[in-house]
Amino acid sequence: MPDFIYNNKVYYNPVEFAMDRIGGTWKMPILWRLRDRVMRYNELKKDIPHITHKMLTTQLRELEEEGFIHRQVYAVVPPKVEYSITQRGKRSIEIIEIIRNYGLELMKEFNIEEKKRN
Amino acid sequence: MPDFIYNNKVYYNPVEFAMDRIGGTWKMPILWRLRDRVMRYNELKKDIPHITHKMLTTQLRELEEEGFIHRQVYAVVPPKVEYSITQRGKRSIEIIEIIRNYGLELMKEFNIEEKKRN
DNA sequence: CTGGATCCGATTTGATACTG
DNA sequence: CAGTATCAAATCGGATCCAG
Repeated sequence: MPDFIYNNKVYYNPVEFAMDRIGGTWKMPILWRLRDRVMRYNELKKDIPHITHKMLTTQLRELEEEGFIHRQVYAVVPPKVEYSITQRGKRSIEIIEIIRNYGLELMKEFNIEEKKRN
Repeated sequence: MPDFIYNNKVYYNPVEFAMDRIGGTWKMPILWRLRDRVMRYNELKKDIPHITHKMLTTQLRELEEEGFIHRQVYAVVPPKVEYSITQRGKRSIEIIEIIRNYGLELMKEFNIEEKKRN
């Protein structure tokens, strides 16, 4: 007896629905970077460590389709595409900040040592 | 945000770390149900729709190992095992409530009807 | 520069059988 | 009652190639 369906997927509770919208490995890092500025595809690509081409494009597509970010295409050669955050996306930032701070809190409890990048 | 490692897995940010601790499809529903009462394995199994035996056991194991819940075994026949929330788990409930409310908010925006369960 | 499409291995999950 | 073990199915993600 499902709770509700969205996009051909069955959800059992609101938490699951929220996390499918802004969860996963990459959506929050993307939204976080767009929180106060407009960025082009390659800027995001360079700024988010380890994300692959495929994951960045698919995640951007989903975030756009669900109204968290806006995609502005400029008819120039070579192509120029700018991504910016929407009102809905800004609201999600509040939640992301809370989760992020909680993550930092947990990291302390777990005595996580940071590993330096090369 | 530098990378770090926990349990042989590389993390790129605190959000990802937090969601690996209490995220996924089932951990929040489990924690949520234990927020104000002690429950036995079969109680949880019956109360969480669609969760499989395997997923419930593995998720309970992980939550226990990471200190979010406590597992109390009684040496009786047939076996009796009670799960309860810990201090760390209680803290997570605050975060879960925020995400849950945000989920409800999003559901309204997406015109999804909430059913009476959960 | 941006991004779609495809192949394919890795990871996750479900179904089922078995146990003290 | 509360698990473990095992195998197969489904899903996910990375690498690669093609295109306007």
